[in-house]
Amino acid sequence: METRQKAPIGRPRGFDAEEALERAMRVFWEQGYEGASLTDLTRAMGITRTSMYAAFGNKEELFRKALERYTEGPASYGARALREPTARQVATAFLNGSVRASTRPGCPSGCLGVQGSLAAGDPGRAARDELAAWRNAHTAHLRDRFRRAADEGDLPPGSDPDLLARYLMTVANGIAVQAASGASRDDLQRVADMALRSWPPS
Amino acid sequence: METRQKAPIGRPRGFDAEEALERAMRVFWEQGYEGASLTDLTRAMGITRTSMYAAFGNKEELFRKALERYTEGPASYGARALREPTARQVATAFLNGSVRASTRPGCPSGCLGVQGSLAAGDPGRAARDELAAWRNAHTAHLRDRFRRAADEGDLPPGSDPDLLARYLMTVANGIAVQAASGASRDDLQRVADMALRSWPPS
DNA sequence: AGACTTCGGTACCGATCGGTACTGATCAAC
DNA sequence: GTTGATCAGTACCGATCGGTACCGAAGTCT
Repeated sequence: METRQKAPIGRPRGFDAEEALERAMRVFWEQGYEGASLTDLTRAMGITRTSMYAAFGNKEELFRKALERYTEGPASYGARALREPTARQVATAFLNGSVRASTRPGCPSGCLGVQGSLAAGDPGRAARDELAAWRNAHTAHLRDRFRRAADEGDLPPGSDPDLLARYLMTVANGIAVQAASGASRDDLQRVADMALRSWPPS
Repeated sequence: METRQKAPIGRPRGFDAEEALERAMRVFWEQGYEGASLTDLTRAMGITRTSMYAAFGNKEELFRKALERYTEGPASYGARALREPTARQVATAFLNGSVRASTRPGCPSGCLGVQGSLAAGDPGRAARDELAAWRNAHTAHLRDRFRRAADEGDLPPGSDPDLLARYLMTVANGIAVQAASGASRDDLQRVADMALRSWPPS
């Protein structure tokens, strides 16, 4: 017999939660956690405060879910880059993806993981810490990938996977800040290319 | 005859404006423009709201003056680096200074010019734009310096001063974000050293 | 002294913050 | 058709936001 499809009792939701989350993500991306008020958010999402609280919990949880969506959407280049066959290709794909994601037409300039919250007062401290953890987790993923590359002989002996990962993340973070400062995609692609010139030879 | 020392009429100020501005700068540095409330600021400055408004105008002007102080204080390595004799030394001094300023013990991690405001809602938009202009001005100073270096034959023919300047600023911005993520001074110094490996040969 | 100006402090302004109680309408299960 | 849960929406909560009016006290000038 087929698995019983869960039949939620009561009136079904009248809006698309995914679409609403996408809109919220954009607002956080553009205005940061503290700069995005519930009025801004719900107006962009096209729903009332009540519906938002019922569907997403509160502002903090909404931000967390928006960040998840960001990770799987605009920032999915990160996970994709890790699957490239060589360390150099990982690095290239990561920085190129960072340039493209930070300068995507129709999206806010920069990276939600950076400008969502770098410094904050008391109420925004949880979001700030979560973003710092998010960035560090991505750095750790790169590091693990480069450790494997070193084991496989894909990096010269003596290479420091930790340094390589942090270097890439530093450049990507800088690219995000530069995009928020108004730098163009072409400018930043040249910067990424230059940054890769110091990559260890394969 | 000596110039008449201006003799301000009325009761003289009872606090040190420079000291108060220094304290305000720290708060903006740590919590960002939007995250720093007047209560936070005046408490740290040790003065009342009234005194703050009389001495500095309003929150926006206080921020602008704090940024000036930051430029001449913690960020003075930027102007200092421009006076180095060779392009390579400029680049090295700039990145090393960025690492040190972003990880100074007893100061907030990172750079006020970055985390002061990257994304903001309506009320913080002026501060955000001012910081973007601040970063771009520093990039322009580097670019002008490298143009001169190219003219002087201090850079290989075909070098792109604009790219070199943007590259340095990108790495410095990334270093600031990484410092705010908890990276140590040693880690970031290694990143800076690696970034300089792609610098054109002198 | 007397005039004048700014001091530090309190108490308050309207607006907005994140979050919630309550409402009548709406839809599914029985 | 009845029951009951969730819907979207309004109106409101206390707290805090940036900013200001007003105060008596304190200090420097003529």
